[in-house]
Amino acid sequence: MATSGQASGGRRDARLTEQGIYTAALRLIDADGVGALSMRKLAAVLGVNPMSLYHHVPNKAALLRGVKNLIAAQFRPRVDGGIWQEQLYRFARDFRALAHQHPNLIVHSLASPDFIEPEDPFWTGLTGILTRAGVPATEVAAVGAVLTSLFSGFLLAEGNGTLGRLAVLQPTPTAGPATASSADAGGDRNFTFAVQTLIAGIEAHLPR
Amino acid sequence: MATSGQASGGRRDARLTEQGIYTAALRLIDADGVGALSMRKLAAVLGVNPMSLYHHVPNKAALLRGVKNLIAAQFRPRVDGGIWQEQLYRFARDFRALAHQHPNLIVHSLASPDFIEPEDPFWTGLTGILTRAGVPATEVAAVGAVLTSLFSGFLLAEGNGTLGRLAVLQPTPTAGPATASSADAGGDRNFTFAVQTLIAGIEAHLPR
DNA sequence: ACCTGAACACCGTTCAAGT
DNA sequence: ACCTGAACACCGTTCAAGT
Repeated sequence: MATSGQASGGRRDARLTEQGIYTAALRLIDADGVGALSMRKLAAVLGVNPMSLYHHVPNKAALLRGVKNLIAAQFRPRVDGGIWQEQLYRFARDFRALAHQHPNLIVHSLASPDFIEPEDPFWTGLTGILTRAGVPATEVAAVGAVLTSLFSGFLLAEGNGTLGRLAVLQPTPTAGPATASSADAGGDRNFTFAVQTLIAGIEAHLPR
Repeated sequence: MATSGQASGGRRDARLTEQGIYTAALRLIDADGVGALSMRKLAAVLGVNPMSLYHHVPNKAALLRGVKNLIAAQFRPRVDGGIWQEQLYRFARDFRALAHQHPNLIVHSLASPDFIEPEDPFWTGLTGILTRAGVPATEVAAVGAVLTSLFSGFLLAEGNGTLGRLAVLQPTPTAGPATASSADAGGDRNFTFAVQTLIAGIEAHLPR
């Protein structure tokens, strides 16, 4: 029951709704990727004329933004408890879990501008942790922006497979890549190393 | 038919060349972005029938890959001189300079799989630096993969404007974003902080 | 060997018209 | 107010035919 959006006058199924359009689009994206989403296919899934969508969504870009906001609103980071390093680790883990739930959408969103908005719980949660860590107020935004960009790169590379592909390369080209049996463990190790790197960067940047 | 000269710079002459197709495509991408590139527009620029392109390039995906390889081959990292921290900083700076030369192409490539290939000078250069830094041979690939993903995220966010937008947010919402006069200095500061973070992560990961 | 025209199966979106 | 059909201006790609 996360979203407290509007819920005003929710008709029954028959009527076309902005929310209904977004959730149907999300289902298509989860199944086949953002590239396979089209206004016409979405209309077909909803059993409606393609042009009917334009009475609820101005265009395809707005549609994608709406779907993104639908799941961005689900992110409720827990930023309390423990020292700030633990808070940041938990924060990163929560966000990564969200990315794993909808990898197609997240990979697309991370690669495009305007994914993070200043009002998002993501940004307010992150800047809060940085402030409690002791980052000077004048530098919280810059530090948060850099950390966001770095971590987005990790999630993006993890989501599109680049990370897994490169991480198993053997130093000597004679041997092939390692077996995929330890892929999950390796992925978690990569994640831990990535977050430790970000934490080390913050620590090195704190005023002494 | 006179020309037997095969200097592959098929400009507007007559003969269509794979290289000529790639460079023309790169020009279009630099001007208007990857999204504005189409086989038909590219053919129009080359003064040729759209279908003629398919005799030299199998499809659009291969076209984009060819353009990417065209500029990936230009990256010749200088990995010698100084301690490994200096080598890594120089390496990152060189790669960032390449990204600034063709931002539209790089932003698109960073977001898609297969941008980094194991034979690329990028990967061999990076793994070489990590090895000299003392990263155990069994972990060079994983560490290099994570660092690549993190740094890609930085370049991506820098290229699509997300980084600059978030970095200037003020802690108190009352004040607007800072003036853009110091944008370049801020960008360089962000870059320095990003690379320092990566270095700190490596240092923390080195065997004691 | 290289190039081309016509055609197919798609797109997003506008607009005037229906109810 | 909401929905629709027809139409416009595009796509990538196949195929048979030209030279």
